Amino acid sequence: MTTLKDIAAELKLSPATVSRALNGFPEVNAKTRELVRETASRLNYRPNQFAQKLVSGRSGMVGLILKPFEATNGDSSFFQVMSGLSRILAQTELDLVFQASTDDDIVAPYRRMVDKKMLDAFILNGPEKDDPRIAYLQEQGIPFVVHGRVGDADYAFYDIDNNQVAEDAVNLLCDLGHTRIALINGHQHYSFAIDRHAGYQKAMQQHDLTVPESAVQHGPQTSNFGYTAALSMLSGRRGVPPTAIICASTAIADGVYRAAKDLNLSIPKDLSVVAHDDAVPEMRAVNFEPALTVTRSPLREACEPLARAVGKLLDGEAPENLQTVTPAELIVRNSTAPVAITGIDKW
Amino acid sequence: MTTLKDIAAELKLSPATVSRALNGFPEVNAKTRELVRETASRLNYRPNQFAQKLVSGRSGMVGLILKPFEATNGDSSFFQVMSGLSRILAQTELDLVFQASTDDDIVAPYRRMVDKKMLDAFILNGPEKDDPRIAYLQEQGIPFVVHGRVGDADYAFYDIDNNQVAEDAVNLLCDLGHTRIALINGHQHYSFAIDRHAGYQKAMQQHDLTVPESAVQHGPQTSNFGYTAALSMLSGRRGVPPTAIICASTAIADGVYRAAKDLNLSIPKDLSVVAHDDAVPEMRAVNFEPALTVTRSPLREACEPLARAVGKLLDGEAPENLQTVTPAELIVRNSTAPVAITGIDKW
DNA sequence: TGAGAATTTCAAAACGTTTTAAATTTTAGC
DNA sequence: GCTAAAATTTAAAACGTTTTGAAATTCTCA
Repeated sequence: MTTLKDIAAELKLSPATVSRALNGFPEVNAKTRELVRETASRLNYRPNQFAQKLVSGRSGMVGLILKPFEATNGDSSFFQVMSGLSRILAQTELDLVFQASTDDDIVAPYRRMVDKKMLDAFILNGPEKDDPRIAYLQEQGIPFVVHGRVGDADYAFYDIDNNQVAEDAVNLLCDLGHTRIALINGHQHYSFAIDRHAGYQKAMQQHDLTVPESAVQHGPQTSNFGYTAALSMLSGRRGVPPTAIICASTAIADGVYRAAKDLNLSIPKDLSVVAHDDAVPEMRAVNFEPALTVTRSPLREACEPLARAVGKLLDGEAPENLQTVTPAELIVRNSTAPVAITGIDKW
Repeated sequence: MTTLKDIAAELKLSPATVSRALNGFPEVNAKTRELVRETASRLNYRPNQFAQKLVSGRSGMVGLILKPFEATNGDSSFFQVMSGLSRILAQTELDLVFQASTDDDIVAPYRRMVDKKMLDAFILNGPEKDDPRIAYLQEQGIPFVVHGRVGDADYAFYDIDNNQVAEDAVNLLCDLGHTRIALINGHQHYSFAIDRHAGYQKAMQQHDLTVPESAVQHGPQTSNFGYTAALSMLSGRRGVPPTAIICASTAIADGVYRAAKDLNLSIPKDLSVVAHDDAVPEMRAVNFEPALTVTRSPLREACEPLARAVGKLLDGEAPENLQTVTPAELIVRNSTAPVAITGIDKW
């Protein structure tokens, strides 16, 4: 455990100069700097984090607090993002402190961390309407970045254009002649689901299509939910079935495929399917049979903007200047086709 | 940001006394202590973590470094464990620092963290034979606890009795008259898979049953792998099919069920299935149709022993005294039945 | 009442950095 | 060769705790 003083003693310099030399201050002689660097690496010097943090007042740590499993998507999306984040943050010597929140008090872990003054910033995910975590952090004046957003956000965020996602899907299906287009969406307290629902409604309206209540279902992003939701729609139990279904995720689409199979409906002949694709590895749209048409925006691409936003926030950038909305890419594959003539028209 | 000095000034005491009072040292007057506590809470005092850490030399942080997604199980097990860990560690004021390792150099993130001297201990998962991470940490003398173990481990670990798991499954099936028992296992570089394979071989031998090469397959813990593995076994393409299959996880069992269905085999009439059940929420053994017979040991139960072991390690307990092996519970449901008489006997 | 012990408090040092303000050395201009 | 300016280095203070060793206070009991 060599310290700054050891190096200073070795070279008969003051700790101040050594500190400056290592931290790249301009006012230190080039020769001295070289000498210091050399000795530091020879003595295998590593600065003491905590001494640095004590004097700088910054912790170099970012908090990521996730909701308990039951509330997450059930897919591995959070892990994708976490891994990417930790990697990118590490490049700027930031570390990721993880905590899981409990059901009862979603703000508690934030309070705990804020009280300990241990974190420079937070990264939030899955924002909800009137999210108490956001309110708390704003009130405390702690920097944070949100993955997702709610409405007209006045904080830093990275989000995909969920309105556009739904509109693109509807437009594609309409262009193929579909008029009865259903939506199997995520839980309706999530902002992404709200936005997609809004985009869907808007696009449907623009195409002069009515949307019966049975055409939209909200639920968890699982294959099973996709299956039961699709089954209830396609069986005709809840009115005239749709000719196309838009899914919130590939997992839901998987369930829709199973339901179609069980009902002897062929995709895309009898039913067109479009899903949003987060590009998580366990359920690849290209491997669907037939290959799945998607709006695609890989979750892992959120890592870099999120991490960068954290960095800029810590450098004093205003949250308002750190708001990113990314479009999704529409990839047409084989699960969508022109509507079959059935005699039954619009809803 | 009130400091210790502020409280001292307020009460006309020395910082030393205030520090002692708050940290419960015995030599401080009861009245004084009360007064100090009161003022501290009135002034909303929170000790500065980094000052404490600087002087104590301990960071109060534990590192959890996970392999990249592709190498993990694909299920949410790591998240289960992480969440539980962070919660329990928090009870003793320990925080969990997360990092994802990259493929190329699995030890790199450990080195980084050790160099930064930022962590008091590590928690490792998915140990492999001659795991370089373990070698590195032992060489550096950093405390660590492993979830799982390899062979005769000389470090702290928590593991389930994977030999027993496989033996129990084989024994059950043998008692039902099965003789052609196959194993669809996890990746063979994982210690749990090695142990289960060993237990399986041992039990088969004890029952005087031969094991053809085609009876064992190793692969990822996914439904798809279960499906293809089971299909290849049950189709007869690779020799006489088994009458029972032991699965490394419920996800694999799900694939086996699908394969059986596609081959028009009925469970348990034509095929018995036993799986190991980690009790992750997304694929519940009771919800299988028919309900799945399992050896069960909830992953989340690993959190507490792991966290406690970390605590004890930091208190100076020897790693050799912190080795826990837990048995799994055998739960017989409806996916296992006496073997049907087929005319073909042993392998 | 006073000696000695026990209890309680304190001043100062320590942890390992960074930063401020001042001091020293070097350079440049004449 | 002198002076002013520029470049480089330094001593000391600061960050907010804990700990050490000593000092002050209170108690006990003869």
